[in-house]
This record gives sequence, C-alpha cells and structure tokens, in this order.
Amino acid sequence: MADVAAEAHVSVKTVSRVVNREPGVRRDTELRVRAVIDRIGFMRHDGARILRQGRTQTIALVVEDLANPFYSQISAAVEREARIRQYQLITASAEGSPTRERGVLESLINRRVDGLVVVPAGERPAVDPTVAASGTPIVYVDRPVRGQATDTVISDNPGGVRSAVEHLVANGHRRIALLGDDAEFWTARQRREAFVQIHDALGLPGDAKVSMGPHTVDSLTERLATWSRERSPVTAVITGNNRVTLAALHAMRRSGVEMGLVGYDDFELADLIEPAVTVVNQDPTSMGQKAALQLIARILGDESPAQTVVMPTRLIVRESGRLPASRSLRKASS
Amino acid sequence: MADVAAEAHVSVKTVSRVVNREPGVRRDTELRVRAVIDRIGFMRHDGARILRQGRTQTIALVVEDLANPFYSQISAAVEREARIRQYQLITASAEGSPTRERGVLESLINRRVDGLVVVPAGERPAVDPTVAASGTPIVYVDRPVRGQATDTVISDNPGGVRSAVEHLVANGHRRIALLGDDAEFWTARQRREAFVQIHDALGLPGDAKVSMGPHTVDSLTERLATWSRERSPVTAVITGNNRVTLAALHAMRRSGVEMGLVGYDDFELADLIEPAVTVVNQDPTSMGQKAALQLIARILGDESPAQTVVMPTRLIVRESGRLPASRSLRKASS
DNA sequence: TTGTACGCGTTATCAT
DNA sequence: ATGATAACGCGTACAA
Repeated sequence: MADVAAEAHVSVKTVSRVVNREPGVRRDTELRVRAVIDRIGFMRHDGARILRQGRTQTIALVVEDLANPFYSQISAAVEREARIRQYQLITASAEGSPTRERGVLESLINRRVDGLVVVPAGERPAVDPTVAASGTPIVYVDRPVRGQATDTVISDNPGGVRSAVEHLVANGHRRIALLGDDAEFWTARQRREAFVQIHDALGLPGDAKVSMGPHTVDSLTERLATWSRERSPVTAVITGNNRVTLAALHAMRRSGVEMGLVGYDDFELADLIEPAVTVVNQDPTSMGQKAALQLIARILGDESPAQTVVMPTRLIVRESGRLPASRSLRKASS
Repeated sequence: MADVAAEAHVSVKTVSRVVNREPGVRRDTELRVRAVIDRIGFMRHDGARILRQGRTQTIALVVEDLANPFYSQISAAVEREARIRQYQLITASAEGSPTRERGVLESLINRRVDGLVVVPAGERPAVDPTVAASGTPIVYVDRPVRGQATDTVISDNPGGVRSAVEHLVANGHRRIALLGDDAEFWTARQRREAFVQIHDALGLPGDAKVSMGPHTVDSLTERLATWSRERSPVTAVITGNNRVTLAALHAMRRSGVEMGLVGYDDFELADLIEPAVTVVNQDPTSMGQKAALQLIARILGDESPAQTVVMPTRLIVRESGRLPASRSLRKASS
C-alpha cells in the first residue's frame, strides 16, 4: 500500500480509501490510484486488516468426519451460507476424539474466528471452557451440550423414531428391535430412549429389544440371526443412523434374513435396493443452514436468549417397512 | 501479551519466548510466566503473528460441491494431512462457476493462504493470473490446466476406461456405449476420447456410441430405450462418473432395460444393488492426500520441476458387467 | 478532498 | 538469560 501511495503520489490513507471504496476521493485521483494498483498488482493484506479491525470474517466448522455424507452435507450448507455473507469457512475434523477437538478449538480461537459451528465429539458434558472464556459465539449441531444455555440445532429424534415405529406397526409388525449406534453418542442414546418409550406406549409385546453399537457386519449378522430364531422372532428393525443402516443391509444380504427395516438418514440409492429402503430423513442441509444463519446473527450482535432449534424429520416411505409377504415387486406393479 | 509481561514482571519478549517454547528462558521465570498466562487466560493472537511472520499456516481447498462424495473424500483427506502438519484448511466452493472461482481465489490470496488445492471449475484454460502473480503454490486435482507447468494430480482416465471396456468385452459384450458427463468437464472429454480410441482399437463393431451430459433420469431413460431398440442393440454402457451412474441406475430401473454396466467411481452400496455394480474406482482419498503433501512440500521450499501425478484406477468387479444371462443370483450361489 | 500519526499484538534484531 | 525497540500493513482519529 505504501508502494502504491508513493507511485501515485498520494498518501497511504488515500489508497486505503480507494481500496475500500470509501467516499471522499476525487474521481481522477481514484483512477490514478487504481491504475497503479493494477500495474503493480497490489493486493490488500487481510492479515493486517484483521489485526486492526478485530474481526476475521471467518467462521469454523468442526465435525468428526468430513467424508460422512451427513456431515459433508452440513459442511456444504454452512460453507454456502458463509460465502454468501462474505465469511470464509475453516473446516476441521476432530475425528471423534474429545482431546483432538479441544486442540482444534484452541487453535481456532487463537485464529480469532468470528464464530464456531460444532458437532461435539463423543461424550461432551459441557461447553468448552476455552471457547466460553473467549466469548466466541458457538452453535452446536446434531448434539446438545450440557451446562449454560447455548444455541443448538438438533433434529427431532423422538419424532423420527416414533414415525419409524408407527410405520412398522401400521404395516403389521409387532416384534420390532432397534439397532442403535454407539451409546457414547447422545443421538444414539436419545433414539434408544425414544424407542423404548414408544415401544411400551404402543403396548408392543415383550421388552423392547435394543442392540447398541459399535456394530460390524459380522456382529449384526449374528444379532439378526439370533433375533430371527427366537420363538417370537423379531420381524423388523430400525437402524440408528446411516452407518448402521449400511452395515445392517450388508448383514441382511449376507445372512439372507428377511426383516422389515426403517433406516435413520436417507441415502442415495435407497430406492434402488431391493426392497427399497424406507428411511427417516434428517435434512442435514437445513440443519447446517440454520446453524450458520444463527451463528452469523450472533456475530452481528443478536443478544436474544440462546435457543435450541429442533428440526423435524420426515419419513420417506418406500418398501422395506412392509411385511415381506405384502411387498409388491415394482416390476410387477409398473 | 503485554498484560502477561506486566503481571509476571518480565518483558513481552520473554513472554513470547515462553509461549513459543523458544530456548533461553530460565526454568523458574518460565513457570512464573506460565502461571500468569493460565491465570488471566491469555491466548496468542495468530493474526498478529501472521502479520509479522508472513506465513499463515493455512491452506485452502476449492471444489465445486462439498456434498458430492468424490469431493468430500478429497476434502477429508486434505484436511487430515493439513491438520497433521499444523495447517488449517479453508474450504470454499465455486459451485462450478469460473467467475465465482475467480472471486474465491482472490479472497484466498488476500488472506495470504500458504497454498491452494484446486479442482478447477468448468473450462479453465490456464492458471489463474492472480494466483500466478501472488506466487502462492497451487496444486490442481482431478483436472489439469493449460499454460505453464503446474503440479497436478489426476487419475488415469484412459486406463480406467480401458479396464471398463476390456472387462465388458471379456464378458461377451460387443455393443458398448458411453454415457459421459457434460463435455465441459475435462475429465468427461478425456474419458470420451479414451473410450472412442479403445473402442476402435479393439475392433468393436460400428462407430463408438457416446452420449454426453448433462443427463437427467428422463433423458437417460429415453437414450437407453433408443439404444436398446436398434437392430444391433447396445448391450452395455459405461457411465462417466458417480452422478451419471446414479441417474443411469434409476433410468434402468424405471425403464426395465437390462444392460451391462460399469460405473465410474465406487459408491457405498454398489454391492447391494441388483445386480451389484462393477465400477472403476478412483481413490479420491489418495488423490487428496497426494495433493496436500505435494502442496506442503512446495510451501516448505521444494523447487523441483512441476510434476503431474497420475493415480491408477482400480476395477472393482461385481456383477453388472456380465451378460444378463450369465449373472448368477447371489442367493443361489451362497 | 487529502494527509499525518498512532496503534493493533506479535516477532526479529540487537543490545545488555 | 533477558530486555528495548522497531517493524509487519492496515485502519482510525483527527488535522489540514
């Protein structure tokens, strides 16, 4: 900037005015300055700008696995909302480790990101004290965190589980089991509780059958075989998220067990599997969008009380929820 | 830092030394400083550090769609390599628009990112002049860019197409067609050229049949119907990437057309579709990793000539490449 | 309309 | 082993 000023025979302040389109510069001086800028290829150094202004126009997203479709959709949505509002997005993965997450958050705070969207790793009992101390706005997604009230975007887990169970019951299933993911995850626990509660509320026979993860195709194969061999065999399962659904589909295919299925999380090609998989869709794009908007509102000074937004889920009915006997082959029906 | 210095009765420089673990600080003064740091919750301001040192410890990744599994896997790999080496990753999407890409790159340069990993959008004839002028190291992924030699990581498109065609031919297919993506994409064009060349080299009958995108399920349904109604009907298609594979699978299912298929890009559940889909796998994780490593080497001063790394593809043989008649039902064979 | 002087928080240099 | 001071490049406040 000093170089430009010297070349154009003006002060740095005038250059600054031109670069930032501030008013109060005569047309011809502006043109002269612009010409010099283009000629010597000047580019403003945002680092210095940040140091001076205190805002970085940067937000960060912390998830556990960027390659998982659920998170990559959230990620795409957050990036989009950020970009539209002139924020850049730093994405970081904690790979599911609270320890790594702590380190990641610390380095993001050091960077003075203007805000954080975080899917808290594993068992996270409270808002990170480092973040709290820094005063950086933070929005949690998918899983809440205990302690002081914080903006949170979660999906309606009880509602989703309820829609899954009711759908199966409406299709004649009575012995329904839940294949949940690792109980370390809050979502997995919440879905389990909802399942047990709804199971009992509907007066389904026996105790609610639940198997929590982590699951492998092998372990699920065995589990399904066991359930289907009981004297009152399980006729349908609900899978707790896209990971479990995937493993369960493989296990079913391998063992040849035919069971009703409602999976949590929609996935591409769910309609091309035989039978087409009925799912509870969580709409991660909307969750990411909502979180980003809320975060940016906070950055811009919104001081209203912290809110928890519960996003509705949507049951996408395909075929896997029906009793095997009543499934129509699509080829026959088309 | 000044606050800490005052509290600990040392100079700011000594605090700086402690914070950065520089040698030359007596054990007891270090402890004293650390105590103050913890007490008042001091956190280094990386903005100032950046301004002083000129390096941001940040790299950026520019792709067109973070939610597409191909890019999200690249993204996860780049983030991982970056994080391990203490770099933060800014991800940005150009949404396929060269104009937006230009703006995105410019703001990243203004931020003084240390390096760029870019999947160039649409038709990009040359290295971006802004980037070139800034001297920021850049590595292109998936598609090369003309002009001065630049580090590039692409996959072996001719090899991938060849393996697909040869697999189909080995299974008795003779009338093979290509469903490519939009010819605007370099990869789509290269795969088309490879397909035509291999088609002719193998002496397959007639002219190579090719249909480039963008495709919709509707357009593909019609296209497949046309091809299957010809006097020498097409018996197998190769799809040019995961988007096209998806649409083609839906089109086949809808129209009931039975054709051999080899898809570009592996995808989850490819083995659960009936018939299981044979694919050319590109290993985006390795591509992202390779690109990140090469970029960081450049940042660290590697001055060797720009190199183009061609990653091998791998044909994952399942069932969709066989002639329909010879397909075994898995249930029968297990 | 334009310019001067200072400060943002850190690190590099050179002293002590 | 420690400290004083000058940068880094920009924006703010105020003056001209």
